[in-house]
Amino acid sequence: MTTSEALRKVGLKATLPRIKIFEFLQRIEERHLSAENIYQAMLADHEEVGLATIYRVLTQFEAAGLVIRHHFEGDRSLFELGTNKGANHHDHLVCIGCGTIQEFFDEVIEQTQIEVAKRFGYKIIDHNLHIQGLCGSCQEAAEKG
Amino acid sequence: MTTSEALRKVGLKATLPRIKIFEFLQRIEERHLSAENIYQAMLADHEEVGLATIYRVLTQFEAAGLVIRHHFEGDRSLFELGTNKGANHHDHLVCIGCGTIQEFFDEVIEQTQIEVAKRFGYKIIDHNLHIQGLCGSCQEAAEKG
DNA sequence: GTCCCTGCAAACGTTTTGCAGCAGT
DNA sequence: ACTGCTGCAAAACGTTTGCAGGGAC
Repeated sequence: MTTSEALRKVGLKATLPRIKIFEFLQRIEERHLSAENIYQAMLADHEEVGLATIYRVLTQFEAAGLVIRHHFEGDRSLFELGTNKGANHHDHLVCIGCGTIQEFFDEVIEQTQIEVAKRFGYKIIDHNLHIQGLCGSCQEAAEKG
Repeated sequence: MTTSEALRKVGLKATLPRIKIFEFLQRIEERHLSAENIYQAMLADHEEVGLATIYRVLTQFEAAGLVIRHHFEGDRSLFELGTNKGANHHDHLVCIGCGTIQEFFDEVIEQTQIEVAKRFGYKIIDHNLHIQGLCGSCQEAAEKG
C-alpha cells in the first residue's frame, strides 16, 4: 500500500505535506517525537513543512488513529506512529535520567484495568500508563557520581 | 501539627501565602485543581495570593512531596494534595464526558508494575496510570442523546 | 472549478521570570 | 539585619488560528 492510499483509506486527502510527514515518521528511528523535533529533523532531512502544518497534520493523524499523542512531561506532546486503532497497544517505561523510552505490554495490567473500570461503573475508552524510573545505565551512573 | 510546623518540617519557611494555600487545599472539596482554579477559588474565599506565587508555591510543595502534579489533559497541570512521600498512593479514572475523577488503588496493578520495571532492568521511581472512560451517568446520557 | 490544504504571522493560554519592595527568622 | 519571599508585569513556551494563495481531486 502506498502512502497516498494509506492516507485516503483513513479519509485524508493525499497532500504533499501529509505524505512527507507520514513517510518521515515511518523511517526515523526514534519513535517518540515532539512537533518541534519532527520539524527540525525534517528540515535537516531537506523536507520543509511548516510547523503549523505539522501540528495540524499530527492532530488529523491522531484523529485517524495513525498516531498517538503522549503527555509524558506535560510541557509538550510527543507523537508516536501507532499502527492504527489500538492494535499493538503498549505502555511506557520512561527513564528520568536519560529520557530513554522503553515500550512494554503486560496482559495482567491490561486485564486488571478493565476490571477496575468495571468496579466503578466506568466504560473504559483508553488509558495511559507511564512508569518513571532509572534505566540500567543511569543507575550505574548514579552510583558512581 | 499546625500548618506552620508542617511547612517547616519539609524545609519551607512558613510564609503567609504558603500557609494560606496549604490550608486552602486541605479544606476544599474538589481534590484536583489547576493553578488558575486555586487562584479563582481563593479570591472567592477572600484569600488573595498572586497567581505567580501560586505556581511557585505549588512547585515547591511538589518538590517537598506535599502535592502531586498531574497532566491529565496535557494543556494544563492539575494539583492534588498528597499526604507526603508516596503514602496513600492511588491512580485515576477520568471521565471524558464530565471530567469527574475517580481515585482508585489496585494492589495487582502496583505489584505488576514493579515486576515489569524489573524485567527491563529499571529501578522504578514513580508512575501515573490514567484510565479514560465514561462514567455511569455519561454512558446513560450517551445512549439517550 | 471547487474545496480543502498550506504557510506565514499573529494570537492564545499556561507557566516562568526579572525586579523592587516586604516578611520571616 | 539578613535572606529569601511575594507581587506585578512582562516574557517565554508550546500550540492554535485567521487569512490569502496554492494544490488535490
